[in-house]
Amino acid sequence: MLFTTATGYALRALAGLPEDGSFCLAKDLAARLDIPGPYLAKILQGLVQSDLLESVRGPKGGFRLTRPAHRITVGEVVAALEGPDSLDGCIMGFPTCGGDHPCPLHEAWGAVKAQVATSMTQATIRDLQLMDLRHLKEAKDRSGGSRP
Amino acid sequence: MLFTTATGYALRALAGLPEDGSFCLAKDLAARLDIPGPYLAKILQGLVQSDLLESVRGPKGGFRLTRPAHRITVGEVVAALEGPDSLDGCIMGFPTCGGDHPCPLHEAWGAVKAQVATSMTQATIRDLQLMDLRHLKEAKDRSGGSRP
DNA sequence: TTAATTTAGGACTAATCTGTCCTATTGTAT
DNA sequence: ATACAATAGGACAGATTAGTCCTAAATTAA
Ligand code: SF4
Ligand code: SF4
Repeated sequence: MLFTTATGYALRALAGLPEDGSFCLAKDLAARLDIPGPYLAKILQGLVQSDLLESVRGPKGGFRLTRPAHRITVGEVVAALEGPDSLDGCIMGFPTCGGDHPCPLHEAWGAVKAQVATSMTQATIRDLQLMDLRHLKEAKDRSGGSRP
Repeated sequence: MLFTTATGYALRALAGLPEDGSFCLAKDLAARLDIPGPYLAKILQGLVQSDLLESVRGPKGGFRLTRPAHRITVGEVVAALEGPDSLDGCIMGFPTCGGDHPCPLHEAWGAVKAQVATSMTQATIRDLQLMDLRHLKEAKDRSGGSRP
């Protein structure tokens, strides 16, 4: 997979939050998305630090997006979870890439990198919302909707 | 990074082996490439299992490529280290991707995936050899060539 | 045959990632 | 005020990855 599980959880969570500005409980979100509750809570707290979410404590509290979903790019979320430089350096992990003497693969991998970066900055959470609902619906249909 | 460190080590090691069919000691290779020796040895042994390397024990032994470097693709190495399906499934880690209702990002990510796969099958160890020598030379020049 | 050298293989440790749990702190409702 | 509900935060446990170490087996050289 291209991202870590935590990043995937974050993307799913952001896509799963309501767009109407209402607050959503971490545990509800976790149950709905089938993500380990406490782990998701930690990830959401991190997203608050990254200013992608805001939270209030206590009853009626929860999390909500700080911006509309179509204004949050996948790249921002990835950067928040995996650092802003997760695509920097040699895509194959080689050390000390010399920009002056790139290997024959550098250009091809650079193109891959650029395409990933472009996709990440163009794709928004809004795009994922559509997918997420469909996926969840399918999973629900398959399982009968009850999970002990 | 797109691959694991072990995969990166494997690629570096394969690129660092001589092309003339002579055997190379694991520890020499490790020293030359600045990779932890025992760890590299394990990785090389795994590559023997995957039929990318052959080995002989004892003095005058070591490892060598089973095929010329230009006949070993990066994809083969990645498959040997990370499994043949490392690019399957949702590139963002979402579960239960329905092929019937792909999300708006599916096509873009699929293109990324395809480009990665294509690059991996077209790029060979031979391509990496050129790079590796240059990188090593640069590193050597910078450090003065002595490492205690 | 004996000794030295090197891979093979497994057990072990260290670090990171994933996930859980407990306690504070903050907010709401009574 | 009090009780309750939720996030904040840190300590903790498990799994996977990264890396080390030791012993056995194979090969060469003497
Ligand atoms: S030149 Fe080769 S080794 Fe260096 S970053 Fe580019 S692809 Fe990687
Ligand atoms: S449809 Fe969306 S969620 Fe499913 S695999 Fe494609 S990109 Fe991932």
